[in-house]
Formats: sequence, structure tokens, C-alpha cells
Amino acid sequence: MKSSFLSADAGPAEPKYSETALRILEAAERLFVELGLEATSLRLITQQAGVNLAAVNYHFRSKDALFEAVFARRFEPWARDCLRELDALEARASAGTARFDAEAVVMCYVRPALALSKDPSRGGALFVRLFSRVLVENHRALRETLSREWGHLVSRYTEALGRALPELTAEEVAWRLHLGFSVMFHAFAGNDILKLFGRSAVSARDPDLIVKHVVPFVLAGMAATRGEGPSG
Amino acid sequence: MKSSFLSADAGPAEPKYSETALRILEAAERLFVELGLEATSLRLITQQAGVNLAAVNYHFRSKDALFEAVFARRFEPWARDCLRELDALEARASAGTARFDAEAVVMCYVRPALALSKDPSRGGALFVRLFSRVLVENHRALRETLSREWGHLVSRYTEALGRALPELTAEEVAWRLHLGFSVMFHAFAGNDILKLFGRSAVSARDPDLIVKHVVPFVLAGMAATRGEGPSG
DNA sequence: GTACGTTTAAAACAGTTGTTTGAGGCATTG
DNA sequence: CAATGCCTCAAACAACTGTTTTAAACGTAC
Repeated sequence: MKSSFLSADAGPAEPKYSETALRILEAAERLFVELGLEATSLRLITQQAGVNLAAVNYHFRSKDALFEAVFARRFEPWARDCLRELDALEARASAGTARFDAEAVVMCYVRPALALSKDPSRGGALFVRLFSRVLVENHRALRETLSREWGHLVSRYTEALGRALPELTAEEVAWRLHLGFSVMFHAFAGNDILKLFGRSAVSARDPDLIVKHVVPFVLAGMAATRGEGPSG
Repeated sequence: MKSSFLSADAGPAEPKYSETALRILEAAERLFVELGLEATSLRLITQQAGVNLAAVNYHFRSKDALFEAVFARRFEPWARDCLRELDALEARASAGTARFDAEAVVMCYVRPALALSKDPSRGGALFVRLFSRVLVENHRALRETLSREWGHLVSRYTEALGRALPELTAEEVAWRLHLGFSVMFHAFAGNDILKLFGRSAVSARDPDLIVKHVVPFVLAGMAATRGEGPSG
């Protein structure tokens, strides 16, 4: 029933959950993405997971805590990847083997996002969509955990972009980061404004294709000259 | 049941709803934005509106129909504004009094969005946020109405941008529109990725400030030269 | 006055929600 | 053997959901 609890020193400490708990997590993840937190009932989750209803409140404390667990399981490794990328870039820049420009900073976000999107065993595109739901739906269940960890990541990226674009003011750097990450984030999440229940000319589900189009767009936007404002 | 249905030819036919119905609409709009469709109960709506519970099912058919009404009340005038802008641009371009470039097309979206954001009597920033929730939550209640009207708008913008950027392929035009509208849309909606429950360096709630920063960003992105892709 | 359609009021409807309970299974440990 | 943990199960809990029903108030027309 429980099987092997490997706890490799370097590798991720995955086997934190029993098999029942894992099946709940996986069914919940899928349903939360499709239906949202409120619209997903515990009965539907346990039914699709093939486990008993009470197992949810046994393994996780409550529905909110389950949601938090679903999110944290995917978010934390991904956040670590991002931090690793930033550390590596700083190291390479210090060693003189890489330029510390906007493209390098953007790629510190793109590479983990791309890797995540392509790896179903870590949630794949499903988690990215969940993340984007979390963003607009503003769940109480995640406020504390997220604002701490995500806040740290954001300040790292802000610092990095400021260093890459020294001619910009702090306010401008914040805006470029805000806008640039917004495009990339929603592009990876597949939030296709143009589609909106209909068909779109853009087949925005292939991660490599997303990168191909979104990176030039973002880099050009971040490097935009000031005051290219509206004329009328 | 029907009351006075003024159908002025030019002006907006506002007094479509009785006062009770209007108070329901307004309370519902606010709550749907804050809590989402599923998490907002009719009892909470009617309580905040100061009307009886049964009034919802009397004036509107059901909760889903109420949601549709809430959305349509704001969406339709705004969509008409967008179409008017596009028509006006085409007219001015034909007359030789305006250039048909990417900036002109982008402003056909920015001006209505800006006007809407600044006009509380038309939903203001609240509706833009509601719109963005609708986008990710994919409600059945809106599928038909939205996909038709929004689909028409999108094809108009696509056509316009293709005309403004004739050197790009149709696929590239679709991507630029997708990415550009994505940034603008979420910027106006206040979906601040960097914030996410915490504080952000960007005070992204002032519509004029949004325009000031997002327009140069989008224009630069749309005009990006091909193949500015990642290096590694 | 009565009669009418319109709007509101309170109560009840059947169904679903998250959560808890208490009994029991099943392996490991003494 | 009994005892101990961990876990699963079916059933029940109170609270809440959208919706319907029934009665009453309202202004207007006859």
C-alpha cells in the first residue's frame, strides 16, 4: 500500500504522500484546473480518484488545505528552478562567461516555464493553467504561502532586470517586468484572449511555439524606447 | 413584466431594468468580481442589494441568466465602441487623414478600454476584472453570446493589424495580436503577476499610467524583428 | 368599490456542500 | 494470542445551494 519511501539526499523528496493521497492530489489537480476551486466538490474528486470521501479530510485537513497541497507540490520545485537559473546567471556573469542583459534574465524565467510545460510528471501545462487561475481568483487558501515565496522570486527578478537595464528607472523596470512576465505567464497558461470559447488562428498550446513567438515580443517590449506613447 | 422599453434610435436604451433589477445587477457585478460566479450565492447578492431573494428568479430567469445579464450590460456597449473605433480608423485612412499603422490599431483597443476603465457608470475597472475572470473560468453561461460577438471583434482587429503590418505572415499577425492584446487586457484588468497577494512596485490601478507604460511596450513588441529568439 | 397585472414578502422545496463519526480492516509489534 | 498504529469505509451531520410556491401589497383602470 505504501511502498518505498526513498529519501535521496540530492533528489526531490517526492514520496511524501501515500498512494491514496497521491491519487487524490492528481484528481484534484485536474479538476481544480477544469472547474475551479469552488465548483469542484470533494465527492467528485474522490470518485474520480477511486477513493473514499473521508480520505480527503484524513490525509489533508480540509478542502482548502488540499488545494494548498495541490498547488505547493508543483510550485515549490518550479520556484527552486527559477532561483537556480538566476543564481547560475549571476555566477556566469561574474565569471565573465555570460552577458547580464534582458534576454538572459527573461530566459531565466522561460527555461523553467518551458521545462515545466513539457514535463507531465511535474504537472505540465496543467499546473501553469492552475497558477493562472490562482492569480485571478485570489484564493484565501494560498495567500500566506504564495505571497512569501513568490514575493522572494519577484524581488530577485526585479533586481536582475534592473541590473540588465541600468538606464531605466526603478519604476520603469517594475513596469517592464510586470508587462513582460504578464505576457509570458498567460501565454504559457494558454489564456488566449482572442479565442475565448471560439477558435483562434494561433495554436497556442505548443510550448516551443510559444517561446518562439513570445520571447522576441517580450524582449522588444522591454527594450522599448521611452515615450513611444499614443498620438491621439 | 415589461415596463417602459424606450428604444431611442441613437442613444443607449438604458432603462431596460426596473430599480430592483438594477440593484441586483450592481450587487451581483461587484460580488461576481470579488468572489467568482460559483462562490457568490443569490442570498448574498439579494442581501447586499436590499431586495428579496425571489426577485432574482423573477427578474432574471436563473443565476446563470443573471450572470449573463451582468456581463452583457457592460460588454455590448464596449464592443460597439471598439467597432466604432475601427470603422473610424478605416474611414480616416481612406480619406488620407490618418496612417493605418500598428499604433493606430492598438489605439482602437486602448481608447475604449481606457474610457471604460475611467467610467464607473459603465462598470469601470470592475467590469474589466470581471471580463478577465470570464476568460480563465470559461463559464458555460457565456459561451454562445460571447463567442459570437467577441469573435467578430477579433476578426476585425486581426484584419486591421494585418493591414497595418503587411510584411508579416498571417500566423505572425495572429501571434502579435494575441500577445499584444494579452498584455493590454491583463494590464487593464489589474492582473498583476508580480503582486499576487503581496505588494508590487507597480501601482497598476491608474488607467492613464497603464496606458503610458503598456502602449510603448506593446508597440515595440508588435514591431519586433523576426528571430530575436533565445540564444541558449 | 372591484378587478387587474406587477412587484415584493416569507417560507418551503429538494439537492448538494464540507466535514465528522464510529465501526471495522489489516499489517506490524509485543 | 492480544494490542497497537494506520487507514478505509458507509453513514450521518448541519449548513447552504438555486429554485419554486403561496400569499400579500401596490398602483392603475374600470
